[in-house]
Parts: sequence; C-alpha cells; structure tokens
Amino acid sequence: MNKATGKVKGRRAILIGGVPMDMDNCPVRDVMDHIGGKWNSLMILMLADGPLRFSELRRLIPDISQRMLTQTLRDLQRDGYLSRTVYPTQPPSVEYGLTHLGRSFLAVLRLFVDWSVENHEAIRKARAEFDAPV
Amino acid sequence: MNKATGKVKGRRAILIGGVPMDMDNCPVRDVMDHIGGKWNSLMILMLADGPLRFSELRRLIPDISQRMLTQTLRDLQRDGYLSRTVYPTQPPSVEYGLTHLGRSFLAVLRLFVDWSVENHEAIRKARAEFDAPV
DNA sequence: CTGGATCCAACTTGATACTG
DNA sequence: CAGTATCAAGTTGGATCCAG
Repeated sequence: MNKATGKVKGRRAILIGGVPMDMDNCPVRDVMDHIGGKWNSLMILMLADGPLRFSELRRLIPDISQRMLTQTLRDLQRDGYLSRTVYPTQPPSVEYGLTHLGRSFLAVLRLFVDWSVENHEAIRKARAEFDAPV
Repeated sequence: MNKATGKVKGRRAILIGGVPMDMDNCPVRDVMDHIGGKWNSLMILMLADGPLRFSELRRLIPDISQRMLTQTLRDLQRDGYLSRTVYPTQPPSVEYGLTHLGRSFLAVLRLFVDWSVENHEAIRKARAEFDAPV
C-alpha cells in the first residue's frame, strides 16, 4: 500500500472459505497495512499501562528515530488507536494514550504476542530443520 | 529484517509493561516479520479448509504472481506453518496444507480477522475525521 | 505443472539538520 | 519539547523468461 496516496494496487475479490472478500477494500489488509509497520504494535504495547509523552516514548524505545516516532504516532492517531493531548506549557508537552479502539485492539495484540512467545521455539526449530543441509 | 541473511538491524532490550524484551531476538517481531508479508496470512486462510495444490492456489488468488506464490509458500513451510507434499505424477503435482502449528496460528489469525471486520468502519471513520480539512 | 533466476520500480526506514 | 524537511540506503513485490 502507498501510505502517501492511500491507494492500493489492483486487488480483486476472492473467496475465503466460500466467503467473498473484496481485495480492493479488505478490512484485514487495511488494518494489517496500518499496524504491521515496524513500530506500530510496539507503540500500542508501550501505552498499555497509561499515556506517555513524546520524550518518554523516545527514551523508552531508544532505537526508534525521532522521525519514525512522530510518524508512527500520527498514523496510529489517524486510525483512531491513539489520542493526542497537547498541554500548553512552555515548552509544550504532548501526551499520547490509547483510545477505546486502541485498548480493544490491544486485547487482540496480546493474544498474538502470547502465541508468538509460546510458539517461537517451534518456529525456530522448524526453520533450522528446513535450512539443514540434509 | 534482511530475509537473505536473516540478520536484523541493531535492536536492544526495552521494557514492555516492566517486562524486558530483547529487541534483537524478539519472538513477536520474528513472527510478525514472517507472516506480515503481503500474502502470507491470506495463504493460511485459504488453506484453512484443507490442502490445496499450487495451481489451485494460483487460480483462487488471481492477483498473486507465480513468484510470490512460490516464495510465500516456501517461507510458510520453512517456519513450519505449512506442509508440502509432492506427488510423483507426470507432470508433478504438489499439495500444501496447514501443519499443527499452522492451525494453531489460524486461531489467532481468525481473531485478528474478526476484529478487523468489526472495527473497520470505526477506523475508516477516525481516518476521515483526521483527514478532514477542518 | 511447479518452480528458479533476473531485472527493476515502488515503498520503507534511517541519519541528519533545522524550526516554533 | 515536539516536531518537519531532505537525502541516502535497504527491502519488497511484480514482470518476465527459463527449466525439470
């Protein structure tokens, strides 16, 4: 997907378990395209326990660049996962927190996280076996 | 992530809800990197009702290129989600089906799919509101 | 039929410098 | 403090041709 234009490349309708799925406007792809980024899910997890400020997030996630932090937060806010509150202090401070939608998604995300942790070893094993020179 | 080398770029350890998470070897990112591709999840959904052959998958998913179909199937097989069975016919036919791990992941994936369908409208609405010229 | 190999355009991310 | 702008580099996915 092209995040700049919002346009997607030609997808048509296909059947999933007999249910027609419009590939040009697929909810699953739409959600996945927007939370599948490198930092998006992590951001939601970081905010699970309460709102944090821009600088706090940058400190908590040392590897993220300023640019990606800004972009990730704006994308998540745009899709309704995060709320953004500006406090008119000097200098200004901005706080980000999960919305109702964000907390709703957090539940699904946590299942995914749990599954990943539980099955990571099995995956690594399968991978090693596949890569084995035989 | 670099799929060729398997190397990841410098990620360190951060805290998620007080729990240290090794960013250089994060199970969640590892799983997400490998099933977050354009076709991977769709492939698992397509095989939910039983094994399918290469040519059947290509027919059922018209938009996928031969290259991506091959690559997606191999990636999923490598990670243990799919099994690959070759029938020594002439010409050869190959059947792909979900493994136990694949079916296990399917359950999580279905929750994600359901959530996406349920909340897609809310997301679209939030997006439109955010983009409103105001 | 089921792939492998190559080339290439688009998209994503990072580094760095600058601003209200 | 919380961003924006610009440039550089890496990855992904698609088109096409070839092979067992």
